Parts: sequence; structure tokens; C-alpha cells
Amino acid sequence: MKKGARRKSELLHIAYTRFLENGYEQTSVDEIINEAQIAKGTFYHYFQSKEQILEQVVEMVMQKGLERADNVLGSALSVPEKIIGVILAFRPMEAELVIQNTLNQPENVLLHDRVNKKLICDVVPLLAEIVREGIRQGLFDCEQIEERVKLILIMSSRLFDNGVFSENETIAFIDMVEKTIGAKTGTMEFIKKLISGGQIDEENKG
Amino acid sequence: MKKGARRKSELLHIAYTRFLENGYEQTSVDEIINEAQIAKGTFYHYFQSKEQILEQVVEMVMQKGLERADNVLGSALSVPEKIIGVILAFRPMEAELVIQNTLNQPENVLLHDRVNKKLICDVVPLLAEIVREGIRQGLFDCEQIEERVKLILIMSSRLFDNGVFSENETIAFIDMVEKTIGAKTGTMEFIKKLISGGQIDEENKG
Amino acid sequence: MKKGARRKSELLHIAYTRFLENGYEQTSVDEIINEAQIAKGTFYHYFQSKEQILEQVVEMVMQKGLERADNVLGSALSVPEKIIGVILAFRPMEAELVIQNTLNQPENVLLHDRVNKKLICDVVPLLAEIVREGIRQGLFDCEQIEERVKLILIMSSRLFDNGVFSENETIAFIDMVEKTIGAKTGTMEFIKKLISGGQIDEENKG
Amino acid sequence: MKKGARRKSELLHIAYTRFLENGYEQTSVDEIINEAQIAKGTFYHYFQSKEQILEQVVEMVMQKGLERADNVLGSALSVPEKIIGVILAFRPMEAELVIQNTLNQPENVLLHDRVNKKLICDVVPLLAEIVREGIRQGLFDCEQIEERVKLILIMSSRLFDNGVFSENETIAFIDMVEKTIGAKTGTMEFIKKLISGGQIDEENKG
DNA sequence: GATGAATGAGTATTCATTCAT
DNA sequence: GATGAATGAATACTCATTCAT
Repeated sequence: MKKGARRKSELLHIAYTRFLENGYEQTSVDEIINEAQIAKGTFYHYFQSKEQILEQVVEMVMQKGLERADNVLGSALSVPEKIIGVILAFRPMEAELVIQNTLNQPENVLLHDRVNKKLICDVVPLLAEIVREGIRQGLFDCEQIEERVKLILIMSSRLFDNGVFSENETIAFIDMVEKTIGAKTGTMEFIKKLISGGQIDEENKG
Repeated sequence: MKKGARRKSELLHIAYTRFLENGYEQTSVDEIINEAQIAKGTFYHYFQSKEQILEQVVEMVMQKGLERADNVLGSALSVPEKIIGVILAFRPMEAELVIQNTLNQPENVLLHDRVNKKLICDVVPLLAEIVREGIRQGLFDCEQIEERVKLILIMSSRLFDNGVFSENETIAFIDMVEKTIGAKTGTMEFIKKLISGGQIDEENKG
Repeated sequence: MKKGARRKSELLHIAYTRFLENGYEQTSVDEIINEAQIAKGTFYHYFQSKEQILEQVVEMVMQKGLERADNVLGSALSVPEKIIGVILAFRPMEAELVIQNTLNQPENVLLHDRVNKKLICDVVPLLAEIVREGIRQGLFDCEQIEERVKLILIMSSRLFDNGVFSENETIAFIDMVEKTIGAKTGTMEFIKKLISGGQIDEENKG
Repeated sequence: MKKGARRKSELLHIAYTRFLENGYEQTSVDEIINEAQIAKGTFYHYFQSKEQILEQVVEMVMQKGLERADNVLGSALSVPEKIIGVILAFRPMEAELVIQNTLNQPENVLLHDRVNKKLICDVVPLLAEIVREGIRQGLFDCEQIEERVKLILIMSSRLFDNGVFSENETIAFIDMVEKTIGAKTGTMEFIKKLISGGQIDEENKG
């Protein structure tokens, strides 16, 4: 069914936005159906529970991220660029919201948390593979690859969560990333241009 | 009023425990007053709203942390030890809960988040000062001190949140800390003994 | 608390009436609170759930019945009269309803069923004791006393449930009762007057 | 339409089973169509409402009972055996369920009640005719035949509802039946063998 | 005949907050 | 200071029924 799928996707998008703006707990099913202009029953025709729509929103966000990450992996970018590309692939959410400036910090914690958990789980192996490639190319030099990648992800997730970072923060971050994976100073320097140059690269949404 | 203050403190402690175990949203005022054996009205005599008790719980937690941090600062510990000491001063919460094994991840996100925000805000200047002392002593060497300290805090907060870390995680973390602040390799090695020697070491879940 | 008790009793009475008229499932909490002119929260201040008010209604009905039965047992009535007196003590409900003519048979089955179960459970021992007294007085003669009493109760419960019985039904019922407990023909004859004479003796309610 | 009739019959059977297991109110149309693997609309193509399928289930059960009863009437059994045969003809439901052990007392009250009402209505004339035959044969002796038959049915229905009866209950029941219709002691004795010999005998719960 | 998406009034229950005593 | 009865808006969820295809 075309129509059914479109409706479900529309509901997911509305829920996603509301969850981010007001938080999961603070968003009632009523709010979602009012915005979608559908009946209560229709909502429960598509989703078994409120909890289920949260899960599917998380899945949707991750799915989009994975697709973008795949594009990055298959591209002709350099290894350092791929690392940043993959990290950014899972951060369009932040981008949208920084722009909308509606990000209501204390409320959307639960969604962020869920996404972060999945993210670390799914993205660590991807990045670890790229780092290994970098090691083979003589660009990086380190052990405990998964663990280092995880720490980088944690840091970047926090950084991007806030959406805003000073030049000093960027410098420190780049330095840490380089040292963490044993890259030469300057290898990741290009990040600086990425961030300060354009308030994060955009492209996303439906 | 002695009695009033004792009651308020008792209420804060009960709320603190319940918030951590079940989460803020999932803890009702009824639950708190039942455990405290007081009437509804009495609760609202001490706190204007449920939100207010959350704020005061966060304050209380931070206050305790600051007291412990002050002891660390005034002690005869080495600079590297002081850094870890201050970080740990704000993490007794985790310690308690890891032991109690009641830490229910998805629920207590809000409290953690609030505490973390305050923590980064209050603790960064403290740690920055210690790092500066370390630089003066020739132990460390770095610029962007506040930003680097912040990144370390972010990483450690995430690490301690999960409560469990493998040996590889510990090694990677120590290495990153040392490199972040420009310390010689081995300077922070003692952390390893702290963690593995202490209570918290377990095999990693994820 | 005088006031609180009065409210609770009022709620029980309203629920009792609605359950009988419309059935338990068909009576919503909204219906009860509208009739009682109280807020939703007030209902749940007195009862933990809808199920709980049903239980307490059943208890109330049984309690009233037991009190009436005690009066009968302590009276100067003859043994046969006591038997009928005890049976009737638990049947004021029918009386009310026959008069009100609102008894909507298919709906109130659940309440009836619950009351009947408790009734058979509580009343059988009472009646058995009276029958034994009758045997000692040489009025009755039978074995399997509890079982026979139970069968009589089952029959009478069904009879009274419908509230209406022809003369032939009454004759047959009396004959069966007499034969069941081995009484001489005519011993229970007086029931006939009771029933046909007055559409069941009344006195009940609040 | 062959297919249509088969489907309808299948739906009736599913509904019948669900109503008995979970009760009418607790069985949703969704449950029925899921089990039948048909669409919502199809259900409402065969039945105008949920209420209507209940009615038709009751009819179906009664129809089956009447067919069995007809076989009994046309058989070469003795008059007392025919009486019991007819009663049992309408009780296969209990038999099935006692065996399946799924009879969930509080829920299936409504279906039972409806069946019982129809049962008494339809079966009383049948049994009355057999009793008259017994009187003509000099086996029984009583007046108010319909009423006595009705009382016997009421008792037996309750007995069979519970499915379990002790020896004393059986003895008392047989004695009451014999005396009710003026049969010689021992005439209905064979019931005992039927019950205790057969499947249903268990130790009494209550 | 058959489908299943859509409906929306209805359900029981929760809970932070108020206020007269 | 302390109580707890009372509130009522809000919540997630159900389900018999309809109807365009």
C-alpha cells in the first residue's frame, strides 16, 4: 500500500520532530495525531504503542545514518576524511535542530540516549575498519582500536549534541583525535575547515 | 527548625534514591511521601513542586561532590592524583549504584544529564587549575586547557556511567588522558591500579 | 473520618445500584462519579480500581445478609421458619429489584454470580446447623446435610433470581424442600403464604 | 454458497471457543478474525454485529443439543435413562471444557447464562413429555410436572457447571430427583455409575 | 464477495497540586 | 507546621463498526 506507507512515514516524521523538541515523555499520542490530523485509532493501526513509535523513529534515524555512512565508505575520500564522514553521517539530527533552535535540552535526553547507544553499537565496527585501513596505509598507529574509536565517538557525540563549539574546542578535539589513533599532527586538520567553514555540512531530511 | 531541616534532608535523600532507581518522571510524589511517611501537604510545605525537589537533589549531589573535591585539593596528593581525585569526587553516585546494581539505565537519564551538565560547568575550572599547576611543575604541556579538561570529563563521565570497562578501555583512556594534557607516558598509569584494584572492574557487557 | 466514610458508603451504594441495573462491565467509572458528583481522582482516592469497588460491593451485600441472618438465628422462630429466614436474609437484593423492575437480566450476571458464590460458601454451614437442629428435634431426617442444603440453595437462588414464580412452582419447590431434608409434608407449607401473600417480605435497604 | 456457509460455521466455532475460554466481553472481534485469518470486513459481511454472533453461537449450541436429544428420544432406552440422556445431550460443552480444563469461571458467565435460559425454555417440554410417559408406565408419580422438571434442570445445570461433584453430592442429587418425580428409590441409581464410572468424577474442589 | 484502512467515542487510571482544617 | 481529602486535566490504549475499493 502506497498510501499506508506514506502515512506511517509521515507519522514517524512528526513523532521524531516532537520527540526532539519536547522529549518522548512530554509528547502525548494526542499531540501527534492532532498534528497528523488523524484519529486515535489510526495511530494505533500503525503502531502498537507509543513505545513502538519511539523504537521505529530510532530505527529510521539510524537507517538514514547507515545509508549515508555507506556512501562515505564507497567514496574516493581519504581515510581521515572517511572517519569524519562516517561520524557526520549519523549527526544530521543535530544539524536540523541547531538550525531550528528548538532543541530543548532537558527533555529530549531519552531519544538522544537511545540513538547514542545504537550509534556506538553500530558505528564502532565501521570506524574501526577504517582505522585499520589507515594503519595499513601507515597513516595511523595504535592498538585497542575499538576502544579508541569508541572514546572518539563519545567525545564527538557530546560535542555535536551541543551543536556549538569554540575554536579552542575544535583544536583540542582534533589534537586528541590525532593522538588517540597515532596520526601525524595535521592529519585531521581539515576538520577545522569543515566545522568553522560551514556550520556542519548539510543535505539531510526526507 | 532542626526538625524541619532534618525532614527536608530526609526527603531529598529519598527522592535522590528514587530518581536514580526509577527515574524522575517515573517517581511520583506519592512514592516519596509514602516512603517518608508524611502527608501530601507536608511535601508541598517543603517544596513548591516536584521539579523543585529535583533541582535541590542535583544541588545536594553537587555540594557533596564539591566538598570532597576541596579535600582532594587541600591534600598532599601529587598533581596527577589530584586530577583523578577530583573526577572521582563527583562520582560516588555511580559507585553506590554500581554496587547496589539498581542502576536502571533508560530511566535515570534525566538526573544523570542534569548532574553531568552542572558537573562540567563546576568541575572544569577546578581541574583546569590543577592542570596549570602540573604545567608549572613541568609535568604536563598543553594549551586550550579548559577545553581539554572538558573533553576528558566527557569521556570519563560516559565511562563511569556504564560502570564497567575492560582492560583495553582503561589502557586507551589512560593513553588519551596523558596525550591530551601532554604528560609523559606512564604519568597516569596509576589509574589502572585504582580501577582494576578497586571495586568496579568487571568484564565488559557490551 | 465521618465524612470520608459517608462518601465511600455513598459510592458503594451508587455502584451497587448501577452494577445491578446495567452490569459491572457496562458501568463505567465515569457513570459512578457523575452520579456521585465527585471528581475522578476522588473515586480513586477511595478505591484503588474499578475491580476493587466491585469486591467491596459484594462484601457489603454479604455483610448485610449475614447481619440479617444472625437476627434470624437468634430469634424465637421455629426451625423451618429459620431456614427460610436465613435464605431470605441474603435475598433483599432481588426484592429491591423486583420492585424497581429494572433488573436487566443479561447484564448483571457477573455481580449475581459473585454474590451467589460467596452466598453458597457462607450460608451452607449456617443452614446445615439449623437442619441438624431440626433433626435433633425429630422434624427432619436426612444424611448428606451440607450437600442437600446446597442443592436447596441453588434452587432457591434461581427461583428468587427471576423474582416471579407461579403457584405450581411454589408447590413443587416446597415439596422438594420437604422431601430433600426428610420433613413431613406440610412442614414448609408456610412458605406459600410468605411468597404469595406478600411478594416477599421486605425491610431492607440503607 | 458452500464456501460461505463453511466460513460462517468456522467463525461460529471459533467464537464459541473464545467465548467459553475468555468470556464474551473479553473476546474482541479482532481476536476472532485473527484466528480465522479473515479481514474485518469479512466478519461484518457474515454477522451484523458482535452481539449477533453471540446469538448464533447460542443457537448453534442449542441446535446440536436438540439433535442429540432427538436421538435419545427415538432410542430404545428406558424412561429414566432417557431423562438423563436428554439432560446430558445439552451438556457436551461442559464435558469438552472440563477435559480441556480451560473453563475460566468468572468470564464465561454470560454465555452460560444465555445457554441456560434457552436450555430451560426448550428442554423443559421435552423432559415433561418423558416424565408423563414414565407416569403412564407407573414408574413416576407427581403433579406440577413442568415445574418439577425445571427445578431438576436448574440443579443439574449448576452441578454440571462446576463439573465436579463428590459422592455425597451425587447421592443427594439422585435422591432429590427420585423424590421430586415420585419415583421408587433406586430408579435413578444408575446415574451414579454414569458419573463415577465416566470421565467427570473428581474430588471436590470447594 | 472480500478487504483492511480509518474512525472516534469510550475506558480505566495517574498524578501534581490545592486548600480547608 | 502538618494533614489528607479532593481535584480534574491528561494519559495511553481499546474496539465495534463503517466504507471506499
